Formats: sequence, C-alpha cells, structure tokens
Amino acid sequence: MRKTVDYVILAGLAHEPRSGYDLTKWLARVASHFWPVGHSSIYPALAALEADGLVRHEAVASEQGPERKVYSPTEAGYDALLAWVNGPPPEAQIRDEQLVRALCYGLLPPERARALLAAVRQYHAERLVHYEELERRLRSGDDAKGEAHPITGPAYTGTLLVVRRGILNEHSYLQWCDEAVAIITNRSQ
Amino acid sequence: MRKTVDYVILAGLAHEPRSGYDLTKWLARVASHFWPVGHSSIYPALAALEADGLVRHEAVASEQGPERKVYSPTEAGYDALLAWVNGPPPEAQIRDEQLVRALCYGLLPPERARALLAAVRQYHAERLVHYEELERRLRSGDDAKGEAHPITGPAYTGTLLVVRRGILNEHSYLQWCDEAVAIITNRSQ
DNA sequence: CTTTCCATGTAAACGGTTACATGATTTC
DNA sequence: GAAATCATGTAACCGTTTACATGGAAAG
Repeated sequence: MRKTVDYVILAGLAHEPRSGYDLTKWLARVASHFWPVGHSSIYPALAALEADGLVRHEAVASEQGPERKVYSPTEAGYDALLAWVNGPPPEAQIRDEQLVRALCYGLLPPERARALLAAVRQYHAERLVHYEELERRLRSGDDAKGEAHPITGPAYTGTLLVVRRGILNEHSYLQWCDEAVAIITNRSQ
Repeated sequence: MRKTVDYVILAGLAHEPRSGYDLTKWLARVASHFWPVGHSSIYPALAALEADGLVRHEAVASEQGPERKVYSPTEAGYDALLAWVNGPPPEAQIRDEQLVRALCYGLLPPERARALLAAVRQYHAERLVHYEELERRLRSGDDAKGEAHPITGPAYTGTLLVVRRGILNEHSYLQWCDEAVAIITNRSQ
C-alpha cells in the first residue's frame, strides 16, 4: 500500500521530470497548502518508488553544485498514479490550529480577539497574494519553460486547479476573519 | 510543551464540563473539520492534563452504562488555555488528499475528471448541510442545555465562529468544484 | 575565506490512527 | 440472548517532522 506522499511525488514528476531538490521546492510553492512535504520525506520516497519500478532516474551534471538525480515516472508509475486518481475520493482532512484558538475567542476581551484576528487576516492576505502571483505566472506561461503550449498542457491544468483552490480558500478565510470580527463586536455590546 | 490536542480538550471543557466520551462526540460534531480527535487520543490526554493539574474530574453515575468521569478545567488549566490562545498565530496546516488527485485531473479524460468532481461536490454539499444545521441549532439555543443565555455565552461565541468557518469553507469548496468543471471543459475543447 | 545556495541523504522523536480489550446497561 | 449504545482505556503501527550529516560550487 503506497502512501499519499508517493502520489504527490508521482504527480510532480508526471508534470515534469525533476530532481528531489527541485521537486521539494516546486511542491513547497504549489502544493504546501494542501499537502506539505519536506525534503526528508522526498528522498526516501523516491528511493522506494525506484525500487518498485515506478520511477527511474538519470544522473545529470548541475550548472552549479553537485550532480543531480533527475527522476521521471516509468510507465508503471504513470499507471499507478492514474489508478489512484481514479479511485474513490477520500475525505478531506484539515488541521487548522488557528481555529482551535478561535474556539476560545469568546473567552478573551473583544479587543484582544480582534487583534488576533487581524494577524490571522494578514497572514491569509499574504497567502492570497502568493497564489494570485502563481496563477498570473501560470497563465502567462512564465512557469512553463519546456512546454510548447503551457496553458493547454495536461500537467498545467492540474496546477491551475490547485492554485485556484488556494485562491478561493484564502478568499473565504478573509471573509471569515471579517465575519468573526463582526460577531465578536456584536456580542461584546 | 503541550500539544494541540490538549488545548482542544481544554477548550471543550471550558465550554462545558464533560466526560471523555461526551468530549469525543462533541469534538466529532463541531471540531472534526479543523482538528479531528479520536477517543484513543482523548483518554491519555485527559490523564496527562490531570497529572499536571490542568483538569480535574468527578465521578458521576450514568443514566445508562458505567460510571462517568466528568472533567472540568482547573484555574491553572484555564490560564494555560488563555495563554496559548493569546500566543502567536501558527500557520494553518491543511492536508487535503482530494487536491493531490486534482493535481492529476489534467491527465484524465475530461468526462472522468468531471465525474470525480461531481462526487467531491456532493461530499462537500453534505458537509455544508451539516454545518448549517449546527448553526441553526446553535442560534436557536437547542444546543445549550445548561446555559442561561446560550447565544451570548462566551463559549458559544467560539463554537459559532468555527461553525461559520466550516460553512464558508464548504461554500468555497463548492465554488471551486464548479470552477474546476469549467476549467476542464474549456481545456478539452 | 566565509557565506550562501545547490544537492542528497539518515535517524531519532513525536503524534495520530487503528486495532485490541473490557464491561455495564438497555432494547429488540 | 443478541445487538446496540454507553463508557474507558492500552498498545502497536505508521507517517511526518526535526535534527543531524555531508560536501561541491559560486559569490562577495
């Protein structure tokens, strides 16, 4: 039984062959809002995937720095990915520590709760800018170095989808922050 | 260093004294969309909190079934909770396996991707109904058995806030599903 | 020559989930 | 008397995160 991180990696490699290093950075940019992965998970997972014949690598000299292992999915890896994607949709598992705190905002002085919410709001406003920038780059093709038709390439569709999710999520979070301030203000009167 | 589940529990007990069993069920209802906790985490955590003097329990005979341990936060527990809530806001950590699959929707036949999205949409539509029902009950006071003024009670403010987050999140997820269908349809032409 | 970035890995610690385990009471 | 619900716990497993570890190349 493979774990989700394996499919995150396969999805990244299906998008474009990459080294573990590049994969880590790309995932941090486009996937950290729904499946964060650190490099210490990537390297062992790549080795395991290779041992099972789902990816293969090619050693490539780096422009700067040591030699890189550039991985691509094998046909078996591609098949495994598609089979998994076609499987039954799992339940979304969200862990948001900020909401655990929000559960206690009623216990705080209203002005303090509003101050905390302002910080939360700013954080999500910054995230929104990040995803909007990603979407702009994606649509303009800056992000697609090797592709002939980046905006129609099948891999970019997936990236656009998850970036759009990031944007809509941050929008709704900002909306919630505003609502929360209103609720707290109303109740303190 | 306490873990987040400790504060989830303290928040639940600050809301109302409960047994581990009741806490588990209440958290499943109002907190599972941002911090899922199983009973096998609850009981050891309660014991640890009690050993550290942050909660205390009182044995109460149950109407049906064995004796119950009803926990309440101590003053130290209440202080620890407030100190933590006042601390710096952590980053939201979301894990949504559905989005990992969405990353690959460009690799599927468009009609298949749309079918998968329809299932995802239905799931979130059901979640939305659940949270809307919770909000209705909360605002009507059905959920507040012991409180004199449920809707103005400080504990209910927090519950309302997190339920509202659930609602806004599901709204934005439904919106994303519709957008995703449109994106996939456009690209397949 | 020191810092920064590139690049790849390992190992221990931590936390959560799943499965195991027990037993009382009520309902069918 | 069988099943379901109430009620509390333990233990093994699994996956992630954090810290440790190494070293080459470029820039200042």
